[in-house]
Amino acid sequence: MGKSEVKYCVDFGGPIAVFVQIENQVQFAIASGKYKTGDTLPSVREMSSMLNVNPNTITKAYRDLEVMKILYTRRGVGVMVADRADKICRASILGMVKRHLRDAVAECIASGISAEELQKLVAGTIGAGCLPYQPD
Amino acid sequence: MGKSEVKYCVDFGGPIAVFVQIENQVQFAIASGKYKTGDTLPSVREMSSMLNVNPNTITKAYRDLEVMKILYTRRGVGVMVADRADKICRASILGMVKRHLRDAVAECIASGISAEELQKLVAGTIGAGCLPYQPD
Amino acid sequence: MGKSEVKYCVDFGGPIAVFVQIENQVQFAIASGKYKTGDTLPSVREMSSMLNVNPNTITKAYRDLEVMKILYTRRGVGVMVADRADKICRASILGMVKRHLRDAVAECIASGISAEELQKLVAGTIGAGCLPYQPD
Amino acid sequence: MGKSEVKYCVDFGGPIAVFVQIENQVQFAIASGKYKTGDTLPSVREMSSMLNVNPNTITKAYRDLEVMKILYTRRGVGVMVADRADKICRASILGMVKRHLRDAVAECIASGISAEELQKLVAGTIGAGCLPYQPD
DNA sequence: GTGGTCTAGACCACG
DNA sequence: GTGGTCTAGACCACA
Repeated sequence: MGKSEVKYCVDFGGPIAVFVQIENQVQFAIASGKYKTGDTLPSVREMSSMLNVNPNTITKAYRDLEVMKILYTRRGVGVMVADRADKICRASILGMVKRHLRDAVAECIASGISAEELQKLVAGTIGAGCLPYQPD
Repeated sequence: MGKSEVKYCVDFGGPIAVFVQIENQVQFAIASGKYKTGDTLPSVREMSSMLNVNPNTITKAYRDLEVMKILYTRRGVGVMVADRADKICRASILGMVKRHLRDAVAECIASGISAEELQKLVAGTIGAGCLPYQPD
Repeated sequence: MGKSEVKYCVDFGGPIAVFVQIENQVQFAIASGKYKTGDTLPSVREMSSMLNVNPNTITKAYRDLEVMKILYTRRGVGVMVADRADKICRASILGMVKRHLRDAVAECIASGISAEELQKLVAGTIGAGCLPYQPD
Repeated sequence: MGKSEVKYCVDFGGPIAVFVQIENQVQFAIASGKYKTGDTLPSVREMSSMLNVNPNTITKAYRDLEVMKILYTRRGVGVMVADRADKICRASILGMVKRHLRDAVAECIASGISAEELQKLVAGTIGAGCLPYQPD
């Protein structure tokens, strides 16, 4: 059936660059096993028209992930998931996510939020829904 | 003694725009009571030479804060702290900081970090040193 | 008894320069007969402390009105109302006021307000309270 | 034919700041339907060279309109007309224009112009030519 | 190509 | 002295 079960979406106008959003979503998809080593990603033009995004933006995202050894390109064939990409993605995501958490906590402390308050805020947030993408 | 007890500093080359850093520091200073309603901020030129930043950059920061009703300008006189600026600043800072925390926690959850692990990460971060500025 | 029955006020933060507001109020006062030829105006420092305005600003206003032959200065005595000042003021005010009316009407027309609508707006405004100063 | 049917012009040296003139003209263009929601405005550089105005000046005008929710920016793409911008513009223009009219009428009354005289003045002004820009 | 940021320096009105 | 405006030109991230 269909080409890919992975759903992509971008938030134009948000503070996060579109190419970063795409990179993160691809990484999340690989980390969670939606793509396996050797799988083919949506072609640049496919992804481009799907998301209404400039092809150059997709190219940039794929290129970045190639540099990170997460993807590789076979000319005339497409962009595929590299060997051990899942490990790389998990590590990359974990690093990013922990860094964001650390920064956010530091901000809270600097703003005068007490440790107890902070723990409550965190606990309160855990229940809410979360989108599988976002940031650097 | 000196003109102002508030200390400003900027990180050139960092990912955060200089004018944003200044806006945040002013907001923190007001939120923490270092400036009161009616106080005059360092003049554009004064701040400019203090931080080795172009006057236009200071002007931009001051204007943004004026739009947020935190500062107001008296022509030929200077820039002063508006009424209720402290409340606005506190709300602004708190909103930003909580939003960042929420996003970071959401990312962690989406990345498969467990609630216990998360709490440990937060607790471990609280001990680290934090600079009293730099958000968004 | 007191020195002057004329009430002055300034709107800092408004779009109209303080010295212009003072000039207009003096002109209105003279045009309406509150000051007669030969009357002494509040001294610069008196006016300055009354309005919490920089003395230079008062000086500038008086100087402008002197150029317009509305006031004249007697060194060591004060600033007094010149001969025929009332006529000059009435003409000056009338000119200014008509110019403003013309501009405002032109704007309305340019904004697509119909002639009937405009006449209604004008009629509706006539009832409201008006402050005896403002402009240019 | 050309890229845009909207004609822009600026009066250097006039009392109205160039960036304000541009803001007003854009607002008039949107209010009159010359731009629709989603339309792209002339790029900063395009507008800049069209009007012989510094790019920074255009940027300032566009940013102000962005704050007013009339425009929004897509990085690397351009500046476009926001949703409901037409309503905002019409309200903004109408408010400004009515305020000016109200102030002008108030001045007239305060200057001793009678209601009949005032109506005659207004009627007499309606005939004159008006440029479709220039407020505040 | 787009806009975002920053610098350097000018001139102005205002106080 | 203050801020407001504008110019000229640079470098950057993004699409």
